[in-house]
Amino acid sequence: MNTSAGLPAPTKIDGLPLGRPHDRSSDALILSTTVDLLAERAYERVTMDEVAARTGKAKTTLYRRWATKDDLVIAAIRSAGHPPEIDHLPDRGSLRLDLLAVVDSPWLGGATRRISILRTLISAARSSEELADVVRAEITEPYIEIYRRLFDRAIDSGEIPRELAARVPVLADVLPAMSAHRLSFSREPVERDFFVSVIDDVILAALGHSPR
Amino acid sequence: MNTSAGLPAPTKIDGLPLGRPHDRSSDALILSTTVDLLAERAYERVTMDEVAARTGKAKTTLYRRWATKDDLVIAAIRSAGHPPEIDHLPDRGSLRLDLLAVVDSPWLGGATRRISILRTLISAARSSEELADVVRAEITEPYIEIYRRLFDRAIDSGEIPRELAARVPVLADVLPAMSAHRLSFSREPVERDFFVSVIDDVILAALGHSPR
DNA sequence: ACATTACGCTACTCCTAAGTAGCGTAATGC
DNA sequence: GCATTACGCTACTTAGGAGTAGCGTAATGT
Repeated sequence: MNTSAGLPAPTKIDGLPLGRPHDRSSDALILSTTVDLLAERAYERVTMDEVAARTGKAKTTLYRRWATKDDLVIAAIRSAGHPPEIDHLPDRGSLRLDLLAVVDSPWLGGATRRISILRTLISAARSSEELADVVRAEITEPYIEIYRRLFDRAIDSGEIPRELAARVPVLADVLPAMSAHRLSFSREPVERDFFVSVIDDVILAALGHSPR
Repeated sequence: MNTSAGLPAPTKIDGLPLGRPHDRSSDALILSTTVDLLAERAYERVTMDEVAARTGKAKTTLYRRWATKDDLVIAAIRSAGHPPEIDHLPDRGSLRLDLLAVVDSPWLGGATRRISILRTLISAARSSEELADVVRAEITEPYIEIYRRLFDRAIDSGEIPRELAARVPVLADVLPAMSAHRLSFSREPVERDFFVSVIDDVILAALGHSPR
């Protein structure tokens, strides 16, 4: 029966695995479907069964790749990458237009969907430290960084007086915070007017721009 | 056996109910314990069993008064009343001090606890329309109203130029929104410096006050 | 004392959703 | 064809938490 001395059966040849290959393309489908659900529902109602049903995959297949629901969600967040603006800072000629460009970014399906996702993740983050860290690192921090850099640039270009630099750190939080809060209290999509008003009446106003 | 024609047995005399009276004092205990839990945990983890255990009451007793968990939570919210500032608008001599007075209000245990509760309710509101309405009516709207009135008063007194009145509606949302968002991303209590910075660097700045 | 109502307790039922077991089948490389 | 790995399917187990049933006991008014 060769119980003790036999060499292990070869499972690879030349370092390449044998047998049917892992279907990487379906990973992308699963992850993006997960993001869809995060945009639609509260976290507790995003179920593995639903992900399986929508993707046409078997639930067991999901668990073969991600050990838990949290793991799947974390992978889904990571798969979305960073906001593209962090690599290509918008430069529309004025701080106001740059801020609007960030708001109007199509990343994650546009402002409304993006904020819906963020909202779901924020409340889920309360029950999972790890998830909280990922959300912070992948979404929140990048956005703060983007806004911070836009403000800094506007200071360097003289569009904003340098004495107001102390206000930048708080102001970098204003848009995400107000958007998320707004969405929490109305079913309807957040209208663009709202973003414009936050930019004009809060952010730019606090940076010394004259009344619109 | 008197099955058909008997009068119903009297359950009241002179309109007063018979028997052991409903223990109203324990209602208050149950409701405040519920609020405690809302301040500590995410909504899904606030359980009827825990409320029962903490109050020393039986779970069946809870269900004799409130039909569902949502009902209990709604009653708990209502039992907290309104922010006291809506009846006695602070008047500390400047808009800045008035805003700080609202932030420093001991209502619901002070700023940190109050925001914790709000945070729990905001995410719970996503799954229950009724709860969302109650939170809006009992907490969110009153606060917006308070801030709006403070701003209006500052305009009337000349502390703030009347041309900036258009900014008031958005600004009335800034403190609650930023506080909730801040709490979502840090375990630690929100430091008072944060509130001060929001007031000075965002709100007052947007209302034309000179750099601090 | 007696009827009446409130409360506590134990032990349920019910449901939902996470996560698993086992087997049959499909796709690949040799 | 053969070994090997991936996938789908059905059917489970588990776990937690909402909500209930039934009974015994405590508190009240008459």
